[in-house]
Amino acid sequence: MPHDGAVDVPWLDRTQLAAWVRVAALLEVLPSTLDSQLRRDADVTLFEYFVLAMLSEAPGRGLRMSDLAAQTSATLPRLSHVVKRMESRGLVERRPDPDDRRATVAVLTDGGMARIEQAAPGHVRAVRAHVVDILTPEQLSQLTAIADALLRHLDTSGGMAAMYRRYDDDDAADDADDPSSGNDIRA
Amino acid sequence: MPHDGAVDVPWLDRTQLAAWVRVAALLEVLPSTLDSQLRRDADVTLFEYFVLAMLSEAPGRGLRMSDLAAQTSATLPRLSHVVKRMESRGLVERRPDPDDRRATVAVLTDGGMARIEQAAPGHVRAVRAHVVDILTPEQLSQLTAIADALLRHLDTSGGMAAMYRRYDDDDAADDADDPSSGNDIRA
DNA sequence: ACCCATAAGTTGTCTCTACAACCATCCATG
DNA sequence: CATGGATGGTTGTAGAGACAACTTATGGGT
Repeated sequence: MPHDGAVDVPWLDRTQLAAWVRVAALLEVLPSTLDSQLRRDADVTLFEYFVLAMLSEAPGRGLRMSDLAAQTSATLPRLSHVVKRMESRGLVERRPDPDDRRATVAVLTDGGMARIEQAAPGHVRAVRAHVVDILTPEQLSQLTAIADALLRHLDTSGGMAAMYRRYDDDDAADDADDPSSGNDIRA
Repeated sequence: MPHDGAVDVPWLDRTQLAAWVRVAALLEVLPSTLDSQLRRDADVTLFEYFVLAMLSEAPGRGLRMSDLAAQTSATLPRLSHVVKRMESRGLVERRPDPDDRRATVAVLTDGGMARIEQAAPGHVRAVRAHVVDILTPEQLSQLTAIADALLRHLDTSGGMAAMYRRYDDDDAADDADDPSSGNDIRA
């Protein structure tokens, strides 16, 4: 534990506990549900799907590893391993960045593009079936606000904020502490 | 699906996409955040914490594997592996169920009890810091309702439905949105 | 009493993730 | 124009999850 000793711990009350228990269960169940759907239908994991999705929308179908990591909420080591596997399956290519020889650019191949186009309908259907269509429009917008608040707080280091913020309706989002100036907000 | 027998391309509109992208990011970030906090502080994963929590509140500090699996939203194979590892670390014990010789009862050891008591304060602090205290009370109750709706749907449509069929002493097969459900984390 | 379908767990294997150590490059400064 | 610190990525390894195959036990039907 970080610090302090026998200080009174702020326990959760019933209401808070009810919320947390459900959220925790959801964190456990939802990813694996979507994961296995994608795996069966298109032989990609949910995370790989996001990698494909981000690349498919990037200019030139390519992104530097660190930008891609930020947009997919992943650590760089994890992304590196994943991209390597995806490369061996012909979904992406890695090439050195001419501008910065430390950097690597991951580029979507035609096969990768075909794969996400094949995977998308089923995935969207699953997201609808398990999430979007279950909630009322009002609940959906509540959920957006809630997730947004949580993410903003978790993102002390910033960076991945750009990923979801570009999917905003009209710009309802302006975060002053966004240091990701090197990122792309074009779209 | 809901209405409009459109089997074609049920794409998400901007609002829905905004919600889903945030939820997906949250699904990626929150578990690993809480996981690594628990690991550093008490050398248990989030999932193991839940196992300990469920057992610590069970009568006799023990539960059958399938009941434990249901309460932790896990599959039986996964739970079996986890419990085996936890047993090797002295946190739980496994003993055959005298009533049903197919069944195994996982029982919390004194060491396991000590471990969760050691882990709880830091974990609760983390849950507060990253989730509960970030949201308004109103948002928290909205979140409860939302998660509840999603879980109810996932449970009945998911593959683990079979595993929930068996509730012996506690027929809460349908505990709906009752916030005072018997599901407690140690808190 | 005997089958056979089903339930409860376990195990094996392969994939994926986390963490830390590591190498290479860039760049600001003297 | 060397050099120390930061930045961008990769890799090794060990731990954790997914899935399928398997074992043992239960229970209902005939």
